[in-house]
Amino acid sequence: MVTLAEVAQHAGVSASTVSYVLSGKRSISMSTRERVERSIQQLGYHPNAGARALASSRSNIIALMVPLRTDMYVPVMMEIAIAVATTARTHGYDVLLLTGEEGPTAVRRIAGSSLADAMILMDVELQDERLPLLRETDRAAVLIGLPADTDGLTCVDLDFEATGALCVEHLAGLGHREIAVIGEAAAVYERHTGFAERTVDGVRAKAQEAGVRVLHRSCEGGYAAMAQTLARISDERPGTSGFIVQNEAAVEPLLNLLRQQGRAVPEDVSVVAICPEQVASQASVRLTSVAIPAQEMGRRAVEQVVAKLGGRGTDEVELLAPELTVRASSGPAPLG
Amino acid sequence: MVTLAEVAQHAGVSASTVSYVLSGKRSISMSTRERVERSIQQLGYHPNAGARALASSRSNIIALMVPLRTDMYVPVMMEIAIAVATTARTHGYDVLLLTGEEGPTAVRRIAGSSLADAMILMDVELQDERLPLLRETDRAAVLIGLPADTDGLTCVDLDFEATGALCVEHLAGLGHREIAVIGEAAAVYERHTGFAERTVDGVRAKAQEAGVRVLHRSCEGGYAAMAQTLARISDERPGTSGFIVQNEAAVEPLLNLLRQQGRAVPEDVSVVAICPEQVASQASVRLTSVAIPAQEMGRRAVEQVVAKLGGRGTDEVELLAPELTVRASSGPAPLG
DNA sequence: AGGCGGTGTCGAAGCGCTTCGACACGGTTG
DNA sequence: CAACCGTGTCGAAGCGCTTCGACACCGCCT
Repeated sequence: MVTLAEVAQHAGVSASTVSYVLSGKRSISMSTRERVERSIQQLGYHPNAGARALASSRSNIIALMVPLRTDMYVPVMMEIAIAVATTARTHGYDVLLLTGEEGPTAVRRIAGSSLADAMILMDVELQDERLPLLRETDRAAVLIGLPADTDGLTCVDLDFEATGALCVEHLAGLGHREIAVIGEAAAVYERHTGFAERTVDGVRAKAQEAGVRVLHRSCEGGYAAMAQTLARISDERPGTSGFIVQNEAAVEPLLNLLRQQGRAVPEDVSVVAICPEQVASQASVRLTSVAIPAQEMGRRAVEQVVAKLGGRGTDEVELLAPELTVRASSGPAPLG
Repeated sequence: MVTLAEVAQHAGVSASTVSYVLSGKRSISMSTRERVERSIQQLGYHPNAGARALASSRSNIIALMVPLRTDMYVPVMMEIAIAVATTARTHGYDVLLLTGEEGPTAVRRIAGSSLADAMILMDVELQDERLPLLRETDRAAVLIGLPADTDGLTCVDLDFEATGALCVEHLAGLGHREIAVIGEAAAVYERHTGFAERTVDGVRAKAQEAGVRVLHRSCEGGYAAMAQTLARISDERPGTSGFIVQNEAAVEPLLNLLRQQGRAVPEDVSVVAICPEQVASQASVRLTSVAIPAQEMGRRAVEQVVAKLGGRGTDEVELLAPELTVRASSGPAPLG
């Protein structure tokens, strides 16, 4: 391995000069800068990460805690993770991948060992166990998701309330008077991950405003569960003509079952999904949907974290505005 | 931050003794060990990662390069990544997440900076650009996937040839004489990722042995593409009664289209999928399938890498044996 | 009793980098 | 012309840890 000292010798300058060329923290004359840079090239020098971290007490690493479970929102999580990794690189950071498995301990371990300069937490619950620890440390952190108490925390998330409202607005605008929300699995609500509840809140508020009736039912993924959920909805609210689906695993079953029942989409019933673009555009009926802006969320989280590390940080909640894309699954409500 | 020196002072021993307690590299008397451990607890000491890396020239970090594209095999990739992260932790390693974006440069950067002790590469192509660099460095590495030349490389992958053969064996055993393979998108074959080709090779070999005719067609995801592919197959081989699908995004479209055409599964046609368990068990017909053992692959890759770092390494290709699970989508071929 | 090996502990020397204060030099300024 | 300033460079002191060789001590053997 080539060291700083070797580069310095090769360029005929002192080690500190090389360091300053690299960091740009002091002005360096054009001539020596060029000489040093040439030496770096020629010798194929790469700064030793450990030494740098030790001396500067900054590792240039951002830790990303992803949920352990791979049962829901996998593509979204993956997309966020990848966006985080690539965005981090453009800011000179690498990303350390932590799974939820270790739980709160991981926060302590990472902060304690100075392994990472900052953390990004995904899959945040309303009462998240990691938050107390996070508040204790001086490490910069950003949450993707919204806990109950956001005090002193920086959060990035889709504005799920607005999302719910937007879906209702769209359906109401098309004349639908009875709407059903097919939500995530019951476990998601029990875990209090927040986003699901917030969506429903947004739906309810807007529905009241628009004079629309709403029924909300959770739904496990798969066909059997969907069939049951759908039956219950038909039972309780036979007049339902609009569906809002927030559950990737329920989308295709829903469309299939409606088809089997001879209810045409969008002529008889309209469906609006809250899901990644890909799911919406590849479904058997191209779905009118509000996309989950995974990339944007990952990108913004990193930018916030980098800003904080640069001292330009702000503790604030950033809610991304939802966008509804009209596709083939929604249309005017059938006449009376 | 608490330092080793502070722990030493608190416990009334020297710094080196504390270090030896931590590493276990020299014998320590029961009494001092306990005293030191108590001090560590009380002070909440965590070793500084940078200092440790510098002094020991080992970072206890494994770099994981995941593909940048999020268009295929996302759940599989995610599952592998998570398995890698959790398995790594049980061996005392953390995982650095690199995206394919940086390409071969990342290999150089990581090796040069001593940021990671080892690398695990996913999404390996037959002629992968990263391999020459990998062979140059002395860093331990394991590939998930199989390049054309595995010389001097350690690889872990599902045995896709055996997988293809297994599918044929199952269908042939049920009396199917004409089989169609619905493969990945054409781009996958062009990129020469290997696994797709190997599957087809396995299929062909077994088919010849079993006296079965095989037609192989690539297929983009989605309904339109599937409809087209299916039409071509019906055209060229109207007698086809068995399908092998190796494309997550094609599974549901295929089942739907068959249904629309009035061809019952499994009475009229049988379908065998090569896909993650979850997809197979949640599809609209529970699919007979060969699972992609994502977790196992991630786990084995880490174990290999750790073995290498421990000097017990072997350069060898480890192919995991496929397992076929019979579910509801395959049955006896229709008579005549 | 003297010597020997084993065990447990310590001191000191780095690992490769950053960063602070010092300083030399040439160009301004009063 | 002297005092002054800004610019560019250097030396040295660590950052917190690992690890090597040294050494003190104990019990054992002869």
